[in-house]
Amino acid sequence: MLKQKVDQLELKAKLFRGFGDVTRLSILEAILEEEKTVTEISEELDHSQSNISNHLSCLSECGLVKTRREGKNRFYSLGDRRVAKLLKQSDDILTDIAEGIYSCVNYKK
Amino acid sequence: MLKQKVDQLELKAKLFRGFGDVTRLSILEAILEEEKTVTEISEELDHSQSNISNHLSCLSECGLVKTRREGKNRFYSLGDRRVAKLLKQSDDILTDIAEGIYSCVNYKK
DNA sequence: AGAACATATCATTAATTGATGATATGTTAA
DNA sequence: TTAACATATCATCAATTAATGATATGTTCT
Repeated sequence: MLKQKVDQLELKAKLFRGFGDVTRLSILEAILEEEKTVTEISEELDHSQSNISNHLSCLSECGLVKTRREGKNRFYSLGDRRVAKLLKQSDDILTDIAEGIYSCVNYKK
Repeated sequence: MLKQKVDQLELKAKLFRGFGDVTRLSILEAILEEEKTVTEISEELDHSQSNISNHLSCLSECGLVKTRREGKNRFYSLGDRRVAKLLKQSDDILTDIAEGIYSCVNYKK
């Protein structure tokens, strides 16, 4: 395979791994409608501040969320409306193949 | 969060992790147009037979690919046209946010 | 039945990733 | 400037995942 092609695939894999974690998906859902601060998100999801912050910086670096500072706070929101769209479409697929995924043994959770 | 909601998110995370690996993405691309055998795929991608077979059984369990037997061979193809669609859409997103993902440090590859 | 081929499975190891707690940085208000 | 708050970063540890080699299963052909 061409190196360029491999690079492209690695990018794509990274993109999907951004979505491939329950905590990150929860974060994305939490800010789907409205921007929120780190503290709000970590309280809502009941995870530690540092955990959420780490995931957010991951999502942020990858362009999946954007942030804006206001006073002491940092508000996070979706970086691109297509992120929401992609999430939505995965729902549709899930509806049909949920059973299979549920029983998929290759990933614990 | 509701337990049901969490389950839903775990399914979704699993789905995305199915796509979140270069080898699996390569496999999906390799069979995007036409069904192929395990041997064909492993030669094309230059990975061991067992590695490809393992990934295929993962993809298969999750309903992302389907298989049909013909003699000694097993032909694999995409399990759902929406899988292709999802891959296609990730391309569009990537076009815009590739820079960010490229420099994203949270995943090695 | 036995040989050759195609694929699947399994155990082990190596690499990657997520969570946590401690600490650092930056901001506001007294 | 100091205290209080909000967020980020870092090191460490635990858990998860991918790759490999060896072996097992299943199929075809002679």
